Amino acid sequence: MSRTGTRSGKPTLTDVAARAGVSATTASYILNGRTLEMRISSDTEERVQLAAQELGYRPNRTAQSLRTASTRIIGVVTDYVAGGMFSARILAGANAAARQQDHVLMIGETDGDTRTTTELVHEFVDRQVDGLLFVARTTSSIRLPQGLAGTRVVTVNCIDTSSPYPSVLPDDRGGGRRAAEALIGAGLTDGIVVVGEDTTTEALAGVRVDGLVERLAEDGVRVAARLECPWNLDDAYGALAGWLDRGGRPRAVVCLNDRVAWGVYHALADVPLAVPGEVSVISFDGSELGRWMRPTLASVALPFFEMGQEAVRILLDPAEKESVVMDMPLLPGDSMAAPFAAPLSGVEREG
Amino acid sequence: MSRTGTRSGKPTLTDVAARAGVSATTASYILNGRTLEMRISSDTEERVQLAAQELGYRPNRTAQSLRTASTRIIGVVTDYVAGGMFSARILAGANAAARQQDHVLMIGETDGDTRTTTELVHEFVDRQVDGLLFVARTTSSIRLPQGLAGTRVVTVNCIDTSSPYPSVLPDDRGGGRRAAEALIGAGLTDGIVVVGEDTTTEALAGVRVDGLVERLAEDGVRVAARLECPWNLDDAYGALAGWLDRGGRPRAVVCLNDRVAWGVYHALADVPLAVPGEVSVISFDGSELGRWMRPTLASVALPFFEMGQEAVRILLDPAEKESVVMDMPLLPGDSMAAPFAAPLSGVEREG
DNA sequence: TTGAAAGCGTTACCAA
DNA sequence: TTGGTAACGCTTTCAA
Repeated sequence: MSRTGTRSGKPTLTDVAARAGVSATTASYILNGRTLEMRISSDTEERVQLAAQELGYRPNRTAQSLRTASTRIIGVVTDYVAGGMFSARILAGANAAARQQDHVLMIGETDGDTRTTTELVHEFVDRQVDGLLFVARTTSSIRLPQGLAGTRVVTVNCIDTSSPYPSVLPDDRGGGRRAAEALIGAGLTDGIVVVGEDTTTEALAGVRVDGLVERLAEDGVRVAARLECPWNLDDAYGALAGWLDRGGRPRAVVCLNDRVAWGVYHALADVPLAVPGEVSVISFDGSELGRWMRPTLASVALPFFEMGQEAVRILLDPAEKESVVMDMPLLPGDSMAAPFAAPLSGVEREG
Repeated sequence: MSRTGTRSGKPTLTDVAARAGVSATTASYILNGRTLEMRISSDTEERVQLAAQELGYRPNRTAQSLRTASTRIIGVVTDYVAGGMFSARILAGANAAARQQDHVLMIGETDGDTRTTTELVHEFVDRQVDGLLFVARTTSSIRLPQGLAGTRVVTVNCIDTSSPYPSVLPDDRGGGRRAAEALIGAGLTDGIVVVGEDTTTEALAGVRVDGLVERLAEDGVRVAARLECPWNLDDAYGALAGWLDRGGRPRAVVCLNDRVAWGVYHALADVPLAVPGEVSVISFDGSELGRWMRPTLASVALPFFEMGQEAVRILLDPAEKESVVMDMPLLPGDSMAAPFAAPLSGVEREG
């Protein structure tokens, strides 16, 4: 009679139709909930639904994709999946948003290699993804490969200025301003030291300093010292330790990222200078590292999860064409205190 | 004449065939490199290859999938993508292995929710994935959902003992033995303190202690003290600080994971006891956290990347049916030193 | 209110 | 050596 199952043994739409005694067409309309536009009798509707249930029918999405030319897959090309947790958070956000719109994520890692990137793009395009996300671990400039024509693209935490695609970036300048406001709010208006170089490999994040200085200036506050060094633990430790050795004494240290802050903690502990009793510390990134530090680190956070979400929203909305910068919220921590709250001032120490 | 392009505007196999003046069949065989089994004249072969090149032809993988009932997609169901970096490393390993065999990863996050898990499994099965990886952030027991019949499955860093699927787990017992060997090798055979409870939520990792004790015993070495506490920073800090307060003095501290080690560092620093001068510290996990500690942490590492790789290898090899436990290598760090190398002994201190 | 048939782009059987 | 034709499972136009 009705041919049951196929190669895979799974019931097909035809099977359902046969069992319900209707055509595949009818079954298709009903199972897609398009029953209104077709004026299906509630009787057959029920029969079909029942048959589908009894058979445990599930549509074959590959077949659907072939027919409709839409896979409901978003390809994610990322430089380092495992890279310092950051890409993973973007991924999580993107995934959450994708699931909400009945899409699924397909991922590929490039290790920063151009050739691999191109291959991956081909791979994804061949697989008819509905859109492509380019995700970078570090806020940066990139160069998108060829072969993207006809594909929707959003770049996340990175930007190709020579391409017309929307990007989702953190508002690092605004983040700098936010740090400044935190300092001012706590009454920390002198002895402010900034650790970390301005022009860094983390290219786009450099503007943090601009935002900071700009906002401080609006309240007539100036930075007491700038210690230029690469954005990592050991260099930051060296930079601050050296400055302290030379007799420098900060009231607040602004660290350009959390790794720098960790180095700063070590240098302060050597003196020792108590955090936050004698010195307040504020940083950028809002990474897990800061949660491990004691006292926990106040840090202006990169909203990676939200960036992932937003990127998918933009990608799936045909009307969206504009890039977006995302607010960097202050992640509170115990490393900041108002000066008058300082419990341990006046310990022995000199230059 | 020859109809060019289709809905999507991309050249199809038919286009290539037309341009080369052959049938789609012939073109298909040639472009799949199956030229030998078909005895194709090198002349037409060239023509087809050329046509494909000129048109920039790329096969439509959706169509291929529908026809061949193989998507070359591996579905990855993970509890927390962003979870502590661990799942991300497994993902990276799985991705590397998948790419090598011309497969691609499709991911989904469950947030530990059973219902979401079931939905995701359906989603992936509907999409005809060639296999499914279940990945847990924490080595643990799980319960696989229904609906997996006919799908290849491998569980990574977790296991469903009531299912017949292969699993890939870290060899925690062997890891415990490795830690013991490191201690013995460094001559640290007394004053050994273990921090972290045995029966933990990290269920399967509990055997670390068994392996440690067992291997120490083989050399006649015994653990001096066991400090039971949850596997996290603050509890570990509290446990060791309390013990030190009561006059305890360790020669070596074994931490059941790196978060515990972080707490242990803090407690030792309070006394202070120098690491590794006065006290050596060894841990488990090999996480990024340990790379941030100063001195860097010696830790028996969970081989997550390799586990991901191995899982994919097993998944794609129809002959493989056996579970696997993966060696936990010692990640060296500056937190261990042989006793005679201790530079700073004899500082003032008492109980 | 329903169904036949064409078609998505490929692969593969069988005949020529 | 090659090509016609059916089939994979579904959606959609058009006619009934």
